[in-house]
Amino acid sequence: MEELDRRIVQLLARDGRLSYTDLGKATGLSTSAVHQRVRRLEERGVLRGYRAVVDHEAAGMPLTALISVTPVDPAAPDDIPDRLRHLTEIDSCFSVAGEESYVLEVRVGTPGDLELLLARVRAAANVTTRTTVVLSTPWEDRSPLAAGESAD
Amino acid sequence: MEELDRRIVQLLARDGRLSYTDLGKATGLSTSAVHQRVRRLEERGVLRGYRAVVDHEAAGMPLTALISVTPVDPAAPDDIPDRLRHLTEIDSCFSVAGEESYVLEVRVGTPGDLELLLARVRAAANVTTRTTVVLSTPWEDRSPLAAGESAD
DNA sequence: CGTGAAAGTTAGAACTA
DNA sequence: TAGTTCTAACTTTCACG
Repeated sequence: MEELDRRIVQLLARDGRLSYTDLGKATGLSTSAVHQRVRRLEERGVLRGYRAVVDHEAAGMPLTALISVTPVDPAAPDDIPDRLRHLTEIDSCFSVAGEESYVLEVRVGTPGDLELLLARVRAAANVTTRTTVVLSTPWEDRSPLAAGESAD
Repeated sequence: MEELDRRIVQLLARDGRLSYTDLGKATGLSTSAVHQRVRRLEERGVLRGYRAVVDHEAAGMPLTALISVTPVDPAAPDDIPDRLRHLTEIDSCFSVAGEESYVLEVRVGTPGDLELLLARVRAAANVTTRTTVVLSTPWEDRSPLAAGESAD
């Protein structure tokens, strides 16, 4: 990926609503040159979409937790993600190397909701859980491509 | 938060580039009524911004890991997030309840980059680390407000 | 990659319930 | 306070050089 593309991706990661006009000014390209590059980045799958960043507290989901998940029956076929996908409180699902099989990042309203969610996770996927409650989030979802130098 | 606002937030969380015209069609409001509500949601901090979703693999940062962090000196004042903020590979930083003090979600290019990053984390914050490598990500960053109904 | 024009979108003023 | 319509300015999109 070129330097210019990297810069465009970085700018859009920080502000997904930047107009092509502004992106052009920031990169020194014309509006349609930027437009073309953005379309190519979208087609290539580098830019996978655009999202509003929601404040979970303001939106009534103030409690975040990380749930580590271990299958009860290690011999059973592992379709755990499929069994959990309908639980909309699960923000992210990571398959991990380590003692446990998966780590879930979940968002709920109250401790009571968390308790209910844990029960549903265990029932849906036949797993045991180990839960780490998040007390505060100094920061989150920072631009992943933040640097253009140290990656490779 | 009202039902209409919830719907708007949900739609924008899924597609942050929806036009007010389309949001209006989806909610049954006029363009400028939606516009007004979105501005209010932005002012109230419910909508904190807009981001492009970057494919980390395509962007050259294919390795994700979760790093649990414990201070070496529990008596020292805890300014760990401040000491780590400059490390751009750290996507999110959670302060957690449990054996460890923080969990970091990081994104790097190679195992070698991860090794380097761990050294920098330990040096910058005077901490020990326990690292869990992410093997795959069945899904990530799903709309947090996903339901307006089934949460409780 | 740039230009320019048509179609579509945003922002805000004036007005209404 | 929350909504509508109207309109000017801006943005996106696309054919062409």
